[in-house]
Amino acid sequence: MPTEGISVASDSVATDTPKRPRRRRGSINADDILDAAFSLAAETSLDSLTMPSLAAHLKVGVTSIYWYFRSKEYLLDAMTDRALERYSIGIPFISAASWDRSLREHARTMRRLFREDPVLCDLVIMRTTTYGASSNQVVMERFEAVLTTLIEVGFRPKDALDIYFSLAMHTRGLAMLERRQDMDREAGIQTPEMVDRDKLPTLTKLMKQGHTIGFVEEDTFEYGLDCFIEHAQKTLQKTQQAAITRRERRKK
Amino acid sequence: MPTEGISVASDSVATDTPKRPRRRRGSINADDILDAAFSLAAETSLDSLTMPSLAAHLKVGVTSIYWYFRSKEYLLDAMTDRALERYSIGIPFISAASWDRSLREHARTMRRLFREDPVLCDLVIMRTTTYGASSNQVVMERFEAVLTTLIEVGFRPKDALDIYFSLAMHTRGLAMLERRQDMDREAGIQTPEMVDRDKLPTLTKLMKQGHTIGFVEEDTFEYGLDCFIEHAQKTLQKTQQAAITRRERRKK
DNA sequence: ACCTGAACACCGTTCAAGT
DNA sequence: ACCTGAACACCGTTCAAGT
Repeated sequence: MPTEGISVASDSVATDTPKRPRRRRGSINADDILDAAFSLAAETSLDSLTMPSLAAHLKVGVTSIYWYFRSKEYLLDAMTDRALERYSIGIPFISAASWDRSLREHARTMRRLFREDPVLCDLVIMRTTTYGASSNQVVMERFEAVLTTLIEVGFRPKDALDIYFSLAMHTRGLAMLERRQDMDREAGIQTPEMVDRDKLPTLTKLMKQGHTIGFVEEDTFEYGLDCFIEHAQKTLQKTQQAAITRRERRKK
Repeated sequence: MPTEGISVASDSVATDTPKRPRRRRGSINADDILDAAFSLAAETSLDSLTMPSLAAHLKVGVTSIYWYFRSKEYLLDAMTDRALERYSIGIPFISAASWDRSLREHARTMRRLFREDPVLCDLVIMRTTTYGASSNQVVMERFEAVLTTLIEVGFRPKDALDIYFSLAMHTRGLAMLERRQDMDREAGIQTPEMVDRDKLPTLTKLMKQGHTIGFVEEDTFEYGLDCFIEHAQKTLQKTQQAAITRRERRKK
């Protein structure tokens, strides 16, 4: 009496589909699923992460995932949350002593982390609306720390908010653009030819000089940083000057 | 001999599906399809524009669309092209006399057009990589005109590129964020509560003062414009000063 | 409590026709 | 030359079971 015969319908005939055995209870959990989702997305891309492919990667029935995440959206939310947290931790704090230099370094690190990890990029940039409106405690605490330092340096709260928001958006916007470019390049799409070069003398000339029209150049990121940081420095000077004037007027 | 009986299988029984009659040849064309696609997307959203829904809107068989656009991607490309062209035309040129003021107005119009038209926003921001790398002649000519004017004003070509690129990205990045916020709001998602307010004293205080942490405020856009335009003004001064110095040195 | 396959609605696309 | 339905592969999700 062969006990192997218990299984449902895999009879004597050559089973072309190897018929994965049923997993025992507790053999998967939410964290395993997230791990698998990240590793699979890293292998291919976030776009090609589907519930069936994830299930196959995990060697689980597709529907099993639904016991841990009620929909794909919830799964992606959980992935975003994890990605956002690890990303935040990797970004340095601001020092009050040299706020401008360290704010620059802060932004550069943000940029580097995005560029290094396409999945992070897709999750954070394509899915989250804003930098600060996260329900993630770690992200908020980092944000809080930066703002507090800037205010401590002497910025008015509103200015600190504007500065940080602009910087973050510049970084994210650029990362998004570069991510798209990479994707296009992978897909084999090349720069479209200009239809009528005769009408575009300036652009044609610039391209001959080696400029990649419409594409992100290496120093574009730093250019934006310059704009924001220099403006911030000027704002700080004004604010401090105003404070001094106010104090002196009170003396009299 | 009833000639009506020719049709395939719509017999005597109450046809619950009204069985749209076959369209005659030449009754649709690429432009009609694009019109319908835009009107349908405007009614709902670009995301919910599917080939079946578009066909129904046009009262055509789904596969008929494929005679004019070989895939949905090609259809979206055509839509993007049209949207981009109309959008470009709506944006004012730069005047050399008051380049800073008109560059500001230029960016403000870009922003307004995006905000007014969610479909344009989704097509242009979510689908195109960069501002200048378009194969669209009109878009390129506008870009050319702005650059030419800035160079005429006295900017070095590279500076003109950086300025315009930064400005465009700021505008697009903000438009994207605001678009997402609107979508979230429509979907009934509210600002997530901060998990542990005790650890976020600065943020809590700012929120009490009416700041919407992490969300775009009305003047954020103008703040970025200030940064970029002021930086540009300074750059121009330096460039012109350098040119004067060079000329005077040559005199001696 | 956890895992599963069958089944459903829906989408993009192909193909072999009809007119 | 243009329009069409049947059919396919694939996806996200539900449900009624299995263990």
